[in-house]
Amino acid sequence: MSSPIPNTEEELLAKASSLYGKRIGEIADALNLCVPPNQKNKKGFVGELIELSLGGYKRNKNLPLPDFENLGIELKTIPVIDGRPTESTHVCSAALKRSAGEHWKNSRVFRKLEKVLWVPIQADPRIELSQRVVGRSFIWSPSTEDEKILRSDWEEHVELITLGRFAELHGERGEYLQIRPKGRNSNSKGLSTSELGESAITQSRGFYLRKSFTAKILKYACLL
Amino acid sequence: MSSPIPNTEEELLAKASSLYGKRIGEIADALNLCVPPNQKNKKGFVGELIELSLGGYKRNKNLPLPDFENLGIELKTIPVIDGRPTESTHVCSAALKRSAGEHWKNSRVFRKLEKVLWVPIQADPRIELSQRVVGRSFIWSPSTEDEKILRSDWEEHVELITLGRFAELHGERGEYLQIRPKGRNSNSKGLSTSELGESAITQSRGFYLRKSFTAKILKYACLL
DNA sequence: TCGGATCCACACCTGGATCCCG
DNA sequence: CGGGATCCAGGTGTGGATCCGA
Repeated sequence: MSSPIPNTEEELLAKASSLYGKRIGEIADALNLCVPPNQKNKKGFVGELIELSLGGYKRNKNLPLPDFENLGIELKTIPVIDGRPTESTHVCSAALKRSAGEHWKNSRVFRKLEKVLWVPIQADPRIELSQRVVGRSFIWSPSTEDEKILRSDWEEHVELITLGRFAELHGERGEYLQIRPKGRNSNSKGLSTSELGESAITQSRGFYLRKSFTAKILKYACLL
Repeated sequence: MSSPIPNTEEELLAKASSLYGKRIGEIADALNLCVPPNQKNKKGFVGELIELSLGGYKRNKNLPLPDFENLGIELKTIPVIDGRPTESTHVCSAALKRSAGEHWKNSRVFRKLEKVLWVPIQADPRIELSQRVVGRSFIWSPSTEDEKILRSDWEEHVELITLGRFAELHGERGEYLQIRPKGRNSNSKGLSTSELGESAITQSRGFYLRKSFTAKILKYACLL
């Protein structure tokens, strides 16, 4: 049904590269999957398709571990038109229950972004989903300067969470990394705790990379 | 579909008392619910039926709050034959992820048992479920001595959890309060952490009141 | 008998993302 | 355009308990 787990970074990248130019429909056929007519009710379809195709078995679903744990690599598909991302990129959910003493280096955000396999996917809405093609994949890690800004953004968000100032958590904060609502819908609430240990019911949220940042990543990759 | 939320303890008790002598089938009819032929695949049916019937909307489902939060009262149905319970009584799940500094007075066990509305249910297996009748409900709180023993049992269990000695958590410990497996099945595992922050995968467990203890509660109530 | 095993419901949480209105 | 809203899958956790084999 799906491919074996790649054992090395080179193997994973080679597999991803072999998808270059292939259509979503072809890749789905090979796995005996049907392509939905559109992504409205199957928003995660392409991401899961590519992960299956590369041998990611979803073994680490719901765990704060990279998709390819043995390699320490996270897979991200990214919708692209003319070399530019059309959407921001979800990183992970934001834990509003504060566990004291979280640091950048062991945060979920850092662990997800430490090493990423980016797989660009054609996103032109005029093209039927099954006919869209896969672009050139590449492995990326944040530069020292990228990491500095990501960390600074992260710390700004986390501070607000720690202080229980949830109302100030909105999408306008953060240069590269923003925080936005995330959940089943706007009624999707979760239990949160402030620094004082008070409990509250708060809208669930997630961390996202801004398009402006992922655009930089894609552009740099093209120059390689 | 279901009754309004009772506003006072008296109102709640009066409602529960009005169920005295009624059959499960009658109560279910009034809520347009069907009674399953047996409880094997609907083990929680009676408990949920009575809760609905008393105006507990399940608002606090999955939260560590009493069923009737406004009154601080937890509802427990208890299967009875000849005035004696036929089963032990589930209290709450046992958190195997240790949060340091948990105390008896703010433990889930204490908060669940601080004040309980007991609703006895006829449990004779020779009588069809829909024909079984509701007994005399009563509100109970642990006596000083009860609480002393419950607390001592609780502390014994919690100490083992804190020390990560999960293998020693078995059903024979505890005079009134025992700890037993609880979950989908014996493969139902969860992440646990010891005091030292070690992680482990452990069988999920729950706290239960022994039959011998609930028998005492029922007997005392009959003398009132 | 009773300690271990099991059964259902359902909200929550995380991971996969894209949709859509002002 | 971008921040807020939404959609699916599926594991986990809690609450409601009773079943069952040695």
